[in-house]
Amino acid sequence: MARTQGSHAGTTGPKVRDAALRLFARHGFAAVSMRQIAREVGVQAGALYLYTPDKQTLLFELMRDHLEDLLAGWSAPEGGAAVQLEHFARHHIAYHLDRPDLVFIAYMELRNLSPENFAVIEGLRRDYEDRLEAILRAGVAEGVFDVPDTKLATMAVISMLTGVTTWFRDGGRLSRGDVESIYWDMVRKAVMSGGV
Amino acid sequence: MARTQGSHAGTTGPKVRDAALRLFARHGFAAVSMRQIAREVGVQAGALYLYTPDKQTLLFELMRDHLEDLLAGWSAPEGGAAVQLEHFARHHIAYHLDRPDLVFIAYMELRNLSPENFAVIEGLRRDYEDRLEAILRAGVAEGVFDVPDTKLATMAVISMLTGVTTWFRDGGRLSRGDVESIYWDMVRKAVMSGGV
DNA sequence: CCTTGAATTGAACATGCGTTCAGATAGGGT
DNA sequence: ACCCTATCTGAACGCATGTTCAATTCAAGG
Repeated sequence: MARTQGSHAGTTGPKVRDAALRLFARHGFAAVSMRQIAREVGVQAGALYLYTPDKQTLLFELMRDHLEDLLAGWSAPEGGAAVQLEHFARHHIAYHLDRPDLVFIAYMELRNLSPENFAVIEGLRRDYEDRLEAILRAGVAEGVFDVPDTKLATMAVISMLTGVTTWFRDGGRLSRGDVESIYWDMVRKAVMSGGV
Repeated sequence: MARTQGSHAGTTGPKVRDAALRLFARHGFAAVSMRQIAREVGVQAGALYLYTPDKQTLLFELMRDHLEDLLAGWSAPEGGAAVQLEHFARHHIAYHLDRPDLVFIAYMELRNLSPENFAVIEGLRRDYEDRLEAILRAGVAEGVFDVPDTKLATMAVISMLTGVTTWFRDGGRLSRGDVESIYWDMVRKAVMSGGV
């Protein structure tokens, strides 16, 4: 106890990121001070600068790592466009429900990034959207999807799926599996050919 | 010219709201100072307090008026659930595309509201969601909609429609009318019975 | 022309901000 | 047993914050 200095703890770095993530998600990047983050970690504000060059980089790295994880966590399975779309939709929901705070700040704090950092994050986001659009285009070419504009459909599907984080809470009426299935069903009907 | 004081202009009030709206949308509530708003209006910071009791109320009133407008601007037309849903979807998109800044802050700045103000805004938002859910429930009762959970479908539809503000820009490939029609088509197919 | 009072200024208040850095501390390697 | 060095403290820097208020300005009414 009371080991306040000189400790080679090695755990402070992750704790700084965790605290920053939680506080940024709860109060917003601009509303959180370095002193608040430090208090949460149990350290003085100056010590944070051993783990990040500045506050902005703390935000940027959270967002970048999140999007790189999202991209790394999904790859197109074998099969037709319909199979790929189902896989994409279910993975998107599962991933987002597992990381509500990261998803939240990645969508909310874009405007607090420097122009250079914004460009990086925007590029990663576009990569992700492009994957979905490629599936939709393939489905149109196969004749199984009927969407007049794949870019619009991409944005519509992503908005709908991401929106799940705004209302879903574990322990409610529906399980994660239920939610995945129902969302996938709506996506499927919305883009499939031969509908009502 | 150079009429700097004592003027009974009567236009400063709206200018304060306009400047606050624009700046909050661009940089976020917490990142905008009263002095920045004042500079935009062409006035000293102290003068703002003739038009708002504090910064928080400035945000709250923007959000409240926005949601009250949204609620006042739509009422269910005569007809079945399908007709009502189309009307709702088109109105939602048109309204949101007309007021991107207000929509943006109403979704992004909820966490910067005091608990009392948050409760008011949350109530208005729920009123709006309830209208859509009522349509979906009516459609299920009529047998024209097939959704396993009306609350989930409500959130999914609202997320999808609201997402249009994140990418649509006037003068692009698609007109507002195009976008309304394509979104409505996706919503229709997603909730209608007898689909693929 | 003078008075009135709404509109606005400009300075002040206490507090907090991000960031830097010299100095203190103590665990691990020798 | 000792030193090295990664780790952390605590104070300081200059500047910005939201808000208040006495003093000032000037259009309008009598």
